[in-house]
Amino acid sequence: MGHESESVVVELGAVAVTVSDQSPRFLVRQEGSLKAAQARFVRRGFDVAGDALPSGQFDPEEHRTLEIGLRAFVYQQTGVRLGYVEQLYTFGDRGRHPVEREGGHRVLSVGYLALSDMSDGQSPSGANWKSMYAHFPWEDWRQGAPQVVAEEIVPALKAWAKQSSDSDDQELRLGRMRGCFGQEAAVWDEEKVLERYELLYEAGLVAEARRDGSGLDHSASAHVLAEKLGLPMMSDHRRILATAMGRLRSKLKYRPVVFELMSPTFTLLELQRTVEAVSGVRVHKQNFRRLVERAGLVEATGAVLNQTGGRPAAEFRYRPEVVHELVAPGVRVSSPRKFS
Amino acid sequence: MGHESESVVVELGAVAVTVSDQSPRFLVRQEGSLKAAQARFVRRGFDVAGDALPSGQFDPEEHRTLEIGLRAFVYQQTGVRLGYVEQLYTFGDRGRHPVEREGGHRVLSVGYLALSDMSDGQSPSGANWKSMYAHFPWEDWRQGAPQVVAEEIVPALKAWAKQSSDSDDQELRLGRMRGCFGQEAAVWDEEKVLERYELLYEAGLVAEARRDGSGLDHSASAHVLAEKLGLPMMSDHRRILATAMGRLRSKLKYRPVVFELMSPTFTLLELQRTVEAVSGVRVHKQNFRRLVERAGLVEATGAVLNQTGGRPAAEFRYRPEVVHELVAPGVRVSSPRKFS
DNA sequence: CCCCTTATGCTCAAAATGAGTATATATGGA
DNA sequence: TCCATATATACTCATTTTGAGCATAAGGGG
Repeated sequence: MGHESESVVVELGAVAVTVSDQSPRFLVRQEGSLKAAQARFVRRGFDVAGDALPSGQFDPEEHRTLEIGLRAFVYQQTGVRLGYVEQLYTFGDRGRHPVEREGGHRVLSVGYLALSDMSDGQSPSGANWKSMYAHFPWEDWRQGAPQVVAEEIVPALKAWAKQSSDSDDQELRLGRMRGCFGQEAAVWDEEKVLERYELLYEAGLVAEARRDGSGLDHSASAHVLAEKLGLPMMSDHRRILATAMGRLRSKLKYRPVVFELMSPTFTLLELQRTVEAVSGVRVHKQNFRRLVERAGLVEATGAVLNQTGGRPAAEFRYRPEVVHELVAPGVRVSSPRKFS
Repeated sequence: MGHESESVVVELGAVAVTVSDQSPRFLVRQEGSLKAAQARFVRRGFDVAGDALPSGQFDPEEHRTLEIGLRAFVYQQTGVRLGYVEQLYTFGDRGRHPVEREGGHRVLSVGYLALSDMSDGQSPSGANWKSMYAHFPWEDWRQGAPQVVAEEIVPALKAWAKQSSDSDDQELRLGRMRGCFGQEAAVWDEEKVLERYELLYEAGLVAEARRDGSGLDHSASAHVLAEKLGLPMMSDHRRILATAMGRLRSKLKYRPVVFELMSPTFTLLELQRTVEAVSGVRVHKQNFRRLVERAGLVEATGAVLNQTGGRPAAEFRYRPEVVHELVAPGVRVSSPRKFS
C-alpha cells in the first residue's frame, strides 16, 4: 500500500451548462485563474490550442467529498457557484492526459455535469460561457439538418469507410455513419452525441484526432475539414463535453432537469425554447404545453407577461412537489417517426 | 504535485449480475482469493460480518485502463471472466472506507456493473453467486407487495418520521416513505432501489447504519428489524449493489441489455422470467411478446423446445443488428396506472 | 379421450401521441 | 379606428401505443 507506483492523481472537471440567447453554453476556465502550483498541472495549450473545462486536482486533505472539491475549483477558476451537480463518468485510460505523458503520475478524471440558470445574476460578468454548438456544429437540428452533415461529414465518413480493406468492415463503418447521422432508414437520435464525436474522432476528422493520432491524413483538405467540424479543446475535454451533452439530452426526457436551467418564473415558450436549445430539435408547441401541464410540472403564478410581441403569456413556475407525487416524468421531445 | 497528501488510492469494484433459478444474483469475493498484500487492504470482517464485492486496488503500472484492472480482479477473486461491463459511479466521500479510517490514504471507489450469462458454463463451479433479494427483501414484488414492506418497513419509517422535532420535516419524511415504497397515491417504482436503501439507512434501520452510526437505537427490537431487512455487506458494498440494481432496472427499459443475461438461444418465457427477476415485477405475457417481437429484438431460430410442460415453445435468438437499425428500444415493464 | 400445462394469436377499450384548426389578445402602423 | 401580424391558448382528430383479457393451439399424463 502507498507504493509510489500505485498512487494516482485524481482530477475533477465540470461541464457546467446554461442556456442563453436560445443557445446552450458551457463554462470554460479563465486565463490566470490558476494558482502557480496548479498552473503547471493544467497549463493551457499544452498540446493544442483550445479552451479547457474548469478542473483541478482533488485534494483529500481539503475536500471531504469529490463534489465539494469540484465546486471549489469551478468557483476559483470561473467565479461561478454551481447549483445542480451530477457525476458523469470517470475517465482513466492511460495516455489520455498530457501530464502523465510527461512522466508524472497516472491521472484519473472524474467528470461532472452541472446546470445553472444564467438569468438570476449568479454568473459574474467575467464568467466565460462558450457556445456548445460552436464545438459541435452537427448537433443543432433546430433549423433542420445542418449543412455540415450532408456536405462535409457524410462524404468524409463514406470516404473513410472505403479506406478499410475489409469489406465487412466497410459495411460496418457505413452502418455506424447512418446510425449516428440519421441517414437513409435511420432517424436522427439527438442523444447519440458521444457516439457521433467518437466516430468523427476515429475517422480522424476532428482536430483532436489529428493532434493525438499518428499516421493520419495530413493534407491541407483534411485540415480545412477539421476546422469546419467545430472548435477543438484541450486534452480530451471535447469528449467529456460530448458525454455531458448526451447525458443531459437523455435526462431531459425522464427527469424534470430543464428547470435547473430556467429562472424561477418563465413562460411556456421560454421553457420550450430551452428544451429545444439543449436537445437541438424543434418541438410541437401545442403538444409541448399539453405534456408539461398534464404532467403537473408547472403551475401558473397568475401574472401575465406582455413583452412577447403577441398575446401576453401566462407566467409559470416549476412545481418541485411533482417529484414526490407519482412518477416524475421529464419533458419528452418526440423524434419524427419513420416507420411504415 | 505528487505530495503524499494529494495522492489517492483507487479501488475498482464490480457488481456482476446474473439470473439463475428466476433469481437475480451477484458475485461475491471468495475467501482466500487475495494475495497477502491485498488481504490487509480488503480484509473481510473489518467492521461488519458480510460478503464483499470483488474488488482491488487499481495499479496504474499494470492496468492500461480501469476496466482491464477490474476484469483482472474479478477473475482472480472469483474465477469469472466478465463479458458486458459498464461503469456505474465513483464513490469518494471521506470516511466511507475502512482502510482510510485506520489512517491510510484516501480511498476512491469506482464501481462497475457487469452482466453475465450463467448458462454457458462461463462461471466456474467455485464462483460464489448470492441472491440479490436476500440483501434487498423489499425489492421483490413479483408475488405482490412483500410482507416486510407493510409489516416492518412502513411502520418503522412512520415511527422514524415522528421522531423529528420539526413538523415540516415529519411531513417530508412521510413523503419520502410514500414515494419510495409506493404507499397511498404513489405507485411502486422499481427503479428507486438506491433511494429506498438510502432512506432505510438514514432512518437507521439497516444493519450497516447501526454499524456506522452513532447515537442510534440500540434496542433489541431494532436489531431484530435490521435482520429482517436483508443481509448486510462489508463497507458500503450494499449501497453500491443498490446503485447497480437501480441502474440495471432502468437500463432494461431503453437498451437491450437483458440479452447479456441470456444464453444464446431462449424461449420468450425464459426471456420474460429474466426480465421479471431483475425488475422484480410481473409483466403481461402476451403484451411482452408483442413488445419484444414488434421491436425486432429477437428472431426465431426455427427450433422448437418441448420440455416446457405444455405446448412446445419456439426458440429465439437475439438480433444484435437491431441496435444499428433505427432506435434501439429496451424491454419496458409497465407499472400499473393509478391516474384518474 | 379428458385434463393439465404452456404457447401463441387476436380483440378491444383506454391513453398517449403527432399534427392540425380555431380563437384570443397583445403590438404597431395605415 | 381598423388591420396586419405576432404570439398564446383551446380544442379536435386520426393514429399509435398500452393494458388487459379471451380464444385457440399443441404438447404430456392419466
